[in-house]
Amino acid sequence: MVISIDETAEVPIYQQIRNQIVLGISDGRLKPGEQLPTVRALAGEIGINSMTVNKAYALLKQEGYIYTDRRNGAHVRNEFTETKELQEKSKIILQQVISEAKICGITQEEFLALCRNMYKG
Amino acid sequence: MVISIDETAEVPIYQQIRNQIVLGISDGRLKPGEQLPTVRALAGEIGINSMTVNKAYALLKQEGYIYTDRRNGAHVRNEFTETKELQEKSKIILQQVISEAKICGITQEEFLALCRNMYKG
Amino acid sequence: MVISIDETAEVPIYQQIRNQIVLGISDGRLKPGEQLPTVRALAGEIGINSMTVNKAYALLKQEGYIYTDRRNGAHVRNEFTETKELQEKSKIILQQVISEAKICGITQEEFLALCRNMYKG
Amino acid sequence: MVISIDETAEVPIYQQIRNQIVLGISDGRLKPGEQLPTVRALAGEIGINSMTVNKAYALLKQEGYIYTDRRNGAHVRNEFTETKELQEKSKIILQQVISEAKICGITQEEFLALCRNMYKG
DNA sequence: GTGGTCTAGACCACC
DNA sequence: GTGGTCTAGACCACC
Repeated sequence: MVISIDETAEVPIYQQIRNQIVLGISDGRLKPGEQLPTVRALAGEIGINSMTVNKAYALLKQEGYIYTDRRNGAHVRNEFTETKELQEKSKIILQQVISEAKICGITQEEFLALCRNMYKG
Repeated sequence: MVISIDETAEVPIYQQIRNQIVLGISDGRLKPGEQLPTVRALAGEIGINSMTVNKAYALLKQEGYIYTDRRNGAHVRNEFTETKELQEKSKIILQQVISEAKICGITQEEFLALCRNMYKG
Repeated sequence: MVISIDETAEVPIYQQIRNQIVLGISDGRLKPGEQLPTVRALAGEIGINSMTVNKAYALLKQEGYIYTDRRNGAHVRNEFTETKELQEKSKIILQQVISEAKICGITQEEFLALCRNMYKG
Repeated sequence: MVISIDETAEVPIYQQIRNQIVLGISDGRLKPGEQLPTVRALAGEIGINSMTVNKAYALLKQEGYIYTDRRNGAHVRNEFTETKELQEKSKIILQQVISEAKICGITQEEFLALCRNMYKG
């Protein structure tokens, strides 16, 4: 899976890496148990410092998306605990996006269609 | 409309102000054309630096939610151009929320139900 | 509150800092809402790199013991959510300590007395 | 006694082996004088490098839980010197667990009840 | 070879 | 002035 960084974005690089890996897991480009590139390999590939990749992996690990060990590197988790509940933070973000959608004239049905589209991807 | 700030949140204060005003516009607590408090008044009310409020208003203006003129202060826009299109940034955020929803076992229908709920609010 | 680091210990420095601050909170040397030293100040005082203190604070923040913001520095949380439940990790550690206690001939009552003593402190 | 390793845990494998053997001794699954599997046998059974098992055994020997001789392999100690005193390291760990318990609202009596329960096991 | 820790030093966003 | 991010580079524990 290719990870591309937007150097100009306000989102920190380690967060961008985290986000893209979560996306990869959710859409199946990253399989359960699959090995991620090593910290150094990914850092080299993207052209950034390995501490930054380290931080991204530490975050993903803490959130339960991956596990790491010193023998075998980083791997996508095999089974995800189905909390069936969005994090509070994510709910607030979603409400915020919806408020913007409403203001720019997107109807509920149009918004749901957009979500359906994204759910497939 | 009361603006409440969470000092402990990671979201910058100017962003919190911006978010709450957008929410207020979308749910009708702020009417088209309605005058917003002056920068100084709002800063005093919240108990923060007025530069921070200034930054929030500048952002809202740049995003087209409000307009300002030197005599009459800041007002909610009268008519919103129905772009019918989310900002690129918001689409990315939405995709991110959806990816997390999928991973934690929320089905498409459950997610849509959540959105419908938020659309009403 | 004085933080003292054991350079020879196997426990990472950032973890030692975290541990001592949690101890300080639990025994009342650090009051709710109290300001912690700034990252740079603590780093200078201990004689270590500020990134290490940063990491300790980030961990404490993530665990909910403190909050940080760029205006006012780091503060002890005002109210702790009373989960009334040890983390799974801590339970395993406790079971391990108890197994060692049993082997070296410490009776249940002696162990409980030790715990009572530590609870007061 | 079956030794099970959690590859995803942060605790090093040699430490996990050491911990489980100490647990086994304390709850009687491993009898005084009982022979432990050979390094090679255990390594093969678990599916790890025998250097790792070696390290675990060396640690257990150094802590006085087992003894080894070249002909007969590793054995659980016959009689444990009742030091009646926890290792300094374990005391610190216990104090740490207690501090976390206090912060999350567990009362002294609740904590003692938990310990009593673990002492039986 | 792997991730984890730490340093010395820089720059940035927020306020 | 504050914490947060990032770099370049080193060394360490684990396996």
